[in-house]
Amino acid sequence: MISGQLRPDSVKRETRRRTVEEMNQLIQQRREKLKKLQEMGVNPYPYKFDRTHTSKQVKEHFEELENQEVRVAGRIMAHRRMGKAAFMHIQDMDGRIQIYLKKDMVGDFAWEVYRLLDIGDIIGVRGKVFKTRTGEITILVEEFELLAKSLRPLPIVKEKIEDGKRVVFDPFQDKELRYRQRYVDLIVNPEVREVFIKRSKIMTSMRNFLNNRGYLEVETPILQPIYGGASARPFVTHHNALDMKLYLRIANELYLKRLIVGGFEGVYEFAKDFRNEGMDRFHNPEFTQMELYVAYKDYYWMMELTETMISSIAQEVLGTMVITYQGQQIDLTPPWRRLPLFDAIKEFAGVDVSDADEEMLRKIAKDLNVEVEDGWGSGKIIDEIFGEYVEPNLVQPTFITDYPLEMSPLAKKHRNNPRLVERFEPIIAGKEIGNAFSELNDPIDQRERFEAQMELRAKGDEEAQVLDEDFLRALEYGMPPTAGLGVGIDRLTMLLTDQPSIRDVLLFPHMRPEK
RNA sequence: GGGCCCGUAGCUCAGCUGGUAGAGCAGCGGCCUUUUAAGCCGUUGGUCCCAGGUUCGAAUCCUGGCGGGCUCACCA
Repeated sequence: MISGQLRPDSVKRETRRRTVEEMNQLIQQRREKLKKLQEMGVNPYPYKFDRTHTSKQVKEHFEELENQEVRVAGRIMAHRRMGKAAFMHIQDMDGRIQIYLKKDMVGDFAWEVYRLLDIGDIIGVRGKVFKTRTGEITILVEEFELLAKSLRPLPIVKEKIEDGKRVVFDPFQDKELRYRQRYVDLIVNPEVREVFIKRSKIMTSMRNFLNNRGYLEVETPILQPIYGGASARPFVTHHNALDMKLYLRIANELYLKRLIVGGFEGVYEFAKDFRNEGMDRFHNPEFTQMELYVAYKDYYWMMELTETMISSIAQEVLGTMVITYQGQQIDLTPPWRRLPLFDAIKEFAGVDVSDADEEMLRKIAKDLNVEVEDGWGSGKIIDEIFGEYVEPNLVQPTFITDYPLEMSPLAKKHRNNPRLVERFEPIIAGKEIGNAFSELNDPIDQRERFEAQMELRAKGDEEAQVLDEDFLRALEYGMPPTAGLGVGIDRLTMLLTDQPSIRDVLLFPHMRPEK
């Protein structure tokens, strides 16, 4: 027999947690009610309920539905008992509707069942639609059915409507609880639900935009033997059957470009990517990117597509191209400003770095009070100056273009300047929301770039990219000129829903394990 | 990882110049058949995040941990 000492801590903790919870009075009471209901012959978890309308439909079609019978289902969110009658609000996906229950209407047995209901229970009701004396559209219940007994108390939120606006009292706002128990957050905070409905609409809108242009949605590996397509550290896992190391993708770029080699002329993927790095307001270990590759196009063309796509998504989802993000008004109407990186630094930092070598750059950085590390190359230093002086100032949508070569091993050299690449990042509200280039399709150049990255890696840069021999082989077969784009879906959603943190646009943001 | 702040009832919070816990809402019991943050009367409920320490005595002070928020650094 396994001794107590060998039991995993998690099991012990779980046992203890349950014991503590079972002592919780509120849960105990609900379990008692559940038992009573079962003893009365009520199935607290029946199989289905046929509803005729949602709460919203009843309210919107009141004229036709007045005195008509409807069947509506939802979660009890408010309860006011008045002797032998009661008002409740039940909530469904569309909102809330009031129901009115009278003992003499439903009968003694149903009234006993009603007395065992709690806020949080899910019920279905049948009854006629009417308006109360105070003018609220309400269902006079003739019959109701318990659809799911709730055993845990909700963080109850009281609210009233004042001047047409919803005023909430003591809202459920503990961020940790809200993120850990998003289901509760969603029940109790309707504005949270709105954010995620918008997120879905944003993605649908983008997908339609791309499909309408004839691009093919594809799926590429998440488990990759060689990770590539971005500069970042990966999560590592192990495949047992093949006894090999696998990485969770940090990007899908190299796979999508293989598909361009294969003859698809426009491919895209909404990709969950994984990066083994710190977390903050703008970063979650797993995040979503839409990557798009289109053959025979360059980055100028991609800029137009980007501004058209983002602005039309805003128009479609929000009904306007002028948005407010954290108090700043932002106009997404195309065309967006195009600003080469060096010009931007000249404009905001007042220095010309276009001809500076690494040594000069270090001096410039020092003069600008930008901290740089010893191992950094000139591209990295420029990026740092940019991040410090320029980026926060770019509130209105701006394409920053033409990055230093060594920062972008997968981008094609600039047609007018071999030290630069044809790359742009759309920046809105001081944050990058994407990244794009004229894709490098010269296999020999690409090999050299990979080799340069491998040298950086050898020098200790853990984020330097890894040489992918199969990708090179693909390029050697020939890839047409191609424009590529990646858009951070989470950040775009933050922007379009005016949320300050990435965690507010992820249903289940990454958290440390509970206790 | 650094800095600042926070962790008390199911929820929102008070108590924190040390004397072992309180409010509102929710819950429970009672009155109330068009109320709506319903109301009125009564009432239950707490390993005060955890572990050490100081002290006659710790929710309160100290140390360490755990969890969270904001922020800086790195990145999308």
